[in-house]
Amino acid sequence: MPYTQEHKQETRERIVECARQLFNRKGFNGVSIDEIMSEAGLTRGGFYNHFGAKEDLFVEAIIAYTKCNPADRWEDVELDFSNAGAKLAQQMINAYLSQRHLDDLDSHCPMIALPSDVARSSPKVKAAYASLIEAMGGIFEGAATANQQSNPRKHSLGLVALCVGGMVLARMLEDQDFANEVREAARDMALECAAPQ
Amino acid sequence: MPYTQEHKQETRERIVECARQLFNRKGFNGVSIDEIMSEAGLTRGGFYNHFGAKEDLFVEAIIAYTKCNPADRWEDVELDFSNAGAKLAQQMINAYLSQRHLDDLDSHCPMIALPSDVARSSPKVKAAYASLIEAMGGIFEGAATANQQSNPRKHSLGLVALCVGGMVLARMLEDQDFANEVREAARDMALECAAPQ
DNA sequence: TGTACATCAGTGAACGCGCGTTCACTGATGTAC
DNA sequence: TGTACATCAGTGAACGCGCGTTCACTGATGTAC
Repeated sequence: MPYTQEHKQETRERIVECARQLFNRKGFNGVSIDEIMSEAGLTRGGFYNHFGAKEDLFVEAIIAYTKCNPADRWEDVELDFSNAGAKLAQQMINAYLSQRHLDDLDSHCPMIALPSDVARSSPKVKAAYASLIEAMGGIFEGAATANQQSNPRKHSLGLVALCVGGMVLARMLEDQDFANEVREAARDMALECAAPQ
Repeated sequence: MPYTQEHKQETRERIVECARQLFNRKGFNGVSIDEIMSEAGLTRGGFYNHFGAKEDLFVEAIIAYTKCNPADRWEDVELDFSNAGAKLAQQMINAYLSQRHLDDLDSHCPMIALPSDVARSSPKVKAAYASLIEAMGGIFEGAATANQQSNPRKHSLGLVALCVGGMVLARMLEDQDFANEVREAARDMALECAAPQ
């Protein structure tokens, strides 16, 4: 057996990681397989040793994002999971709707980067996104429960919508001042909604 | 002068209208010029009598949406513009975050249909979107002012983010029940935020 | 009123490019002896 | 330890298709006489 299993696995992971960043930055159609493979230090042809089709890689790239711990995503924001109450929700909101997160084109949440790509994609891709929503909602839901919200799940999904919506709009805007205004408006409304009753 | 000015103008408008619907449904890359022209009862080649490039048409299509009266968009919802207070905001929220609006793939708000297409598009396209946000925010702002919100503009932009976010997420989801759950969560949170103090 | 003409909206074939995918081949590496 | 071999990750040329764009041409229509 030439080349170890690990070797192949590492290469595959490198491709997925490059793809994740490039898709995030440029969208599904905006990136070619050539580009992804070059970025990973490989050539076009080898792609199909690892994946069946471009869309398979798209699914993997989103799943790769889903898998990493939320705390890894916004490094300098200390999410305190020991605190299941309003504090955690606030930290999450501040991190998600931060300037830093907005500017991090390579690694910001794919719900911000790829909303319409996903809306028109395969069920597999959509399923990966659904679990992203669930994951983010889960964090808010824990906080809302501790907070004695009357309907924690509903409340948490509303917050997810507000966070994602604020960032999606901000990314659309050319005018940075307007973008930040929208981002901060969404952030402050979310903080208000998440505040203890 | 063969063919009247009106003739050309009508043809042009027909192309824009077909394009608006098709882009909304399938995204910028998902629609070919061929497809748009066929839909308008014409052939490929004539396109460049009317537009310089595909992206020019994209801009026009978004502007076409911007121009039409909000009341036209959600026909059976009676937006009452004589009432500048909380009632109007509530009507708007109920209409925007309605099942009907979500299902109207041809004509629902392009902020829902095309978020990432626009985020990676030209400044002209982005400018058209910015005015959509301003327009929608303006309606909420009037309501918030009448409502004596402390910061009407900020409050209104938060509501826009929540409305758009709820619909963007709902459109991503395969599972209709989950989609509706998210849509309703966003709607109810928006209604609560927009309620008189 | 009728006819010749000029204009230009519309046609459809063709071009060229990018890109997803395929495929025959290469060569680095682990294994067997 | 050294050598022949087998495997398969990786290479890069080629294919085929779709699509944006161009262009020479057509023919419907308004105008001039």
